[in-house]
Amino acid sequence: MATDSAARLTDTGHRLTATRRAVLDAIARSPRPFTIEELSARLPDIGRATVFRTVKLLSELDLVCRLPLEDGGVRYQRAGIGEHHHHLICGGCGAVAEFSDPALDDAIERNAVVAGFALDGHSAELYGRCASCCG
Amino acid sequence: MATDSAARLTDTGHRLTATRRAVLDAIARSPRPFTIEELSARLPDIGRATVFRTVKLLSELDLVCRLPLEDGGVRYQRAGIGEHHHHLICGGCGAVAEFSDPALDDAIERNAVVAGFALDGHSAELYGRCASCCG
DNA sequence: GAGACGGTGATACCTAGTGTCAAATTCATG
DNA sequence: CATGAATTTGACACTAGGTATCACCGTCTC
Repeated sequence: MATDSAARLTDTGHRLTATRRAVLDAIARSPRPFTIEELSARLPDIGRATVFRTVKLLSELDLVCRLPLEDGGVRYQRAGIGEHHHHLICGGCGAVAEFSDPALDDAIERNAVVAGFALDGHSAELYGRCASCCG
Repeated sequence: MATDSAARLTDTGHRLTATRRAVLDAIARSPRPFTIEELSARLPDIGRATVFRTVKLLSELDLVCRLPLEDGGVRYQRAGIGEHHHHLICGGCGAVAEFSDPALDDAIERNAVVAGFALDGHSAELYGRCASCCG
């Protein structure tokens, strides 16, 4: 990821600094969704505010996804699918599956139309137990 | 609402105190989705923690809906539809439309099945502009 | 290499919400 | 109506997640 993400950053007019490289790297090494505090702890030389800023930037560039959890917490994960997608979040192990489904997006769009809304975005998170957690 | 909600509270084994009545009343008078701070400001004799606790209780009883906004903020609104539903939130005036759609819920369920997840909940908020805000 | 601009760290602050605990209220019972 | 156990409340401290400010530093362009 580091390489693609680096390109994505510079392509969008952002600078590829040593700090951002380090954050990108730490994210690439995260096997599971992480919190900012966890990420920050692994990057002791980088300020907390900078970690927040960098993750926010990466999520605006769709390189990282923000995952609102069922309990109100928030985790982040590097994006697998580049385009628009949704998440299935396992309450057992914290695993996250990404999926995209035109039928789901259509249903959402249809409801907006019925209500006379011009849709400009939506969020949809699914909470449950993954195959290995519900055995 | 105050009457039904009062019944709902006692039916579920909670006490109907003067404080809760006051909160219920203030909510009933809210023409638009409100924040806890706003509600709390209108109830100067009731502690902030109590307002949080009461609204949380009401939302567990499906009397109030929690609305996560696009910008990360949160508002609450008294629930119109009693059952499971979703929200369309207008970014212009803050109006909220409720809807429920089996097709949307089916699409969600289907994706969970495909991914091998046992679904136990989901959230879906739609953001856009209502008819009067988008002209 | 100079200057402009973007990026960074420290710090303070903010919003939303929870934990604790003693005091007050409520409800069921006598 | 009095009593007492259980629930509720308020005050307060605290947490998580995130933003604003601002002086300083690094990077890019010329």
